[in-house]
Amino acid sequence: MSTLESKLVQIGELAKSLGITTRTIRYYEEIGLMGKNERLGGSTRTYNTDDILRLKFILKLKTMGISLKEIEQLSEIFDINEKDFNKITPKLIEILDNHIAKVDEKMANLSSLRKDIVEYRIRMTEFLSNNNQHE
Amino acid sequence: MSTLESKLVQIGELAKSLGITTRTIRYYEEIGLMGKNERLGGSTRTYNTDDILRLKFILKLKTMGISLKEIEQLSEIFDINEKDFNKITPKLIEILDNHIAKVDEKMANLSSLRKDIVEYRIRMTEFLSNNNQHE
DNA sequence: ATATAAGCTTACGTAAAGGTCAAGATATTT
DNA sequence: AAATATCTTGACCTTTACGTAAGCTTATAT
Repeated sequence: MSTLESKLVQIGELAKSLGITTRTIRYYEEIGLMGKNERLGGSTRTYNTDDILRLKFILKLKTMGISLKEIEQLSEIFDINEKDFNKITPKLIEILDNHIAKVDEKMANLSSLRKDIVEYRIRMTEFLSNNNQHE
Repeated sequence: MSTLESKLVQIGELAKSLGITTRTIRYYEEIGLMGKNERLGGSTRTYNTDDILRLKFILKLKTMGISLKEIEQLSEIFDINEKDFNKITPKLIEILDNHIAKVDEKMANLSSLRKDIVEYRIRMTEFLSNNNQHE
């Protein structure tokens, strides 16, 4: 299907162009994140534009703090339903929203903690100038 | 100093009251997060209110996504300079601000990604109804 | 007296995401 | 032909934050 005209790249070139190592790419294949692709002469991995898009997508999700396991869930849907993006995007958006919520929570905690710290410092300073008991 | 009137608790009770395991507490001691404390009869660990405050503090930082290693940096300052909270809070606030910045970045990435996804979906839908080339 | 509970240390196991090294096959350059 | 560069698989190493089991001591309950 896309085997005819799409230019194929090998693992080293691909890795370099994406700023990752070949090990990473092989690892993703190992855990089923990158579907089995064509091998040049039966041994050398080659990647077409679809493969590359998929890898870029994985990397992008990764930078968002989404774990490889979560990405795998999406990949499953990719594999089962390669052509129906209307089915994959809702799941994707669900995962993303989930993550956004988590991050929101962390943010809230962080800023609340920052407040605490400032108060803490004030109390401690007072405590030190007073000398003694707490709690 | 605080050995006289502060009520001492043992590791099991403390763990239960904080919803963690004894292993966790021993581990924190192992990596130097909880300074060596008093042992009842030379063997059984006992914790006073200071120790408990410290542990709670560690746990709070942890829920913020701050690694034990980072917390350790704070502990070092705690140990070196137990009494000067004016020295520790700046470092603490620095670490916190650092984290807040990271989280802010993730948030920005996430919402930007969410946008991308929506656009992606639109493009994919168009692509599918058109049938063919991309890139 | 004996069972149960809690504590102790030592030490190996685990998951995640690769890093690193070994040993071979191929391919290209000199 | 020999050296250099890439590719392959396989397998062990690393870090983080504990879990878990083994084997032993001490304290309380029956």
